[in-house]
Amino acid sequence: MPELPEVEVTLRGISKVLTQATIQQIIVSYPTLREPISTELATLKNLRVVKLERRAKYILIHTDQGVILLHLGMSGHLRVAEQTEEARKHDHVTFILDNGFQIFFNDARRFGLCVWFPLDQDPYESSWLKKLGPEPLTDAFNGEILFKKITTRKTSIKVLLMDNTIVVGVGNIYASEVLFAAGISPLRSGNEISLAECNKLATEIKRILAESISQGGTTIRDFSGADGKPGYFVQNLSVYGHGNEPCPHCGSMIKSKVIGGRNTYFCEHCQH
DNA sequence: CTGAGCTCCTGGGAGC
DNA sequence: TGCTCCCAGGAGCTCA
Repeated sequence: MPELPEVEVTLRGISKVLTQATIQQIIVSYPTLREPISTELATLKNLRVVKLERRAKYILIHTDQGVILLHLGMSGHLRVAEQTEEARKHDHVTFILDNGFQIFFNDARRFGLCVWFPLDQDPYESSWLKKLGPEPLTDAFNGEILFKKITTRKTSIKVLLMDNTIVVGVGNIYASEVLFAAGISPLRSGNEISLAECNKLATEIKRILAESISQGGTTIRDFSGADGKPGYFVQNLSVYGHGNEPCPHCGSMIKSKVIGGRNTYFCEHCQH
């Protein structure tokens, strides 16, 4: 499932067909994801796409009539196809474009989101976007900001990195990878992390997310970009999914442990 | 407010 | 080949 790089790759994929396009019609095939799919979507006609945007792991399609807010959840993906192609299992929403293409929103586990905001409603004021922390790849995020937000917290640093009120876009895979790259144990609590270590963490978050985007994201199980191609960053994962294999730095065995309810991978020798 | 744990849902892979 | 069990990239909710 997508973390920030996978969402960014998806956005770039759909922008190839959506920029300058008009969405003629939207077919809603399954009414309920995490929230019900906005039923108004099925009644709309000829939405001219004005701007495409990513905020955290959300995709916003701005049109002349309002905004479509998408979230891919754990298993969602968007697929660009010719209009002759039939919908597949779990294609819950279909966007029919005026240029011969269509986009399927497929989400087997239905943890995703597809919500309509007419022009008089601001999606940024919605509960989904309002409380989000800074974007990691912008100047709005740095080590000092991270330090301020976590220095009073007793929660483990791994869980804090995944808290999207602190910084958005870091999910379970990249939390393990970032901590490994920074040499910091996922078990330490926020109030034990120094400013210098926060600077290191912020640097590694930016570096790893940007590298992953450039390689098409990480495909573990079922992620693929809008063109159906998998991401190749999985080859660059140092620890995630490599439990009981040798650490790429020191050769000692990589540990896995459930932290914050999810499996976490780290090297006890390299991370302190 | 904080932290810990549970929950939504389906499918793929491992193990028998 | 087929069954059962466990696990999965998110994030909101409840409870102490």
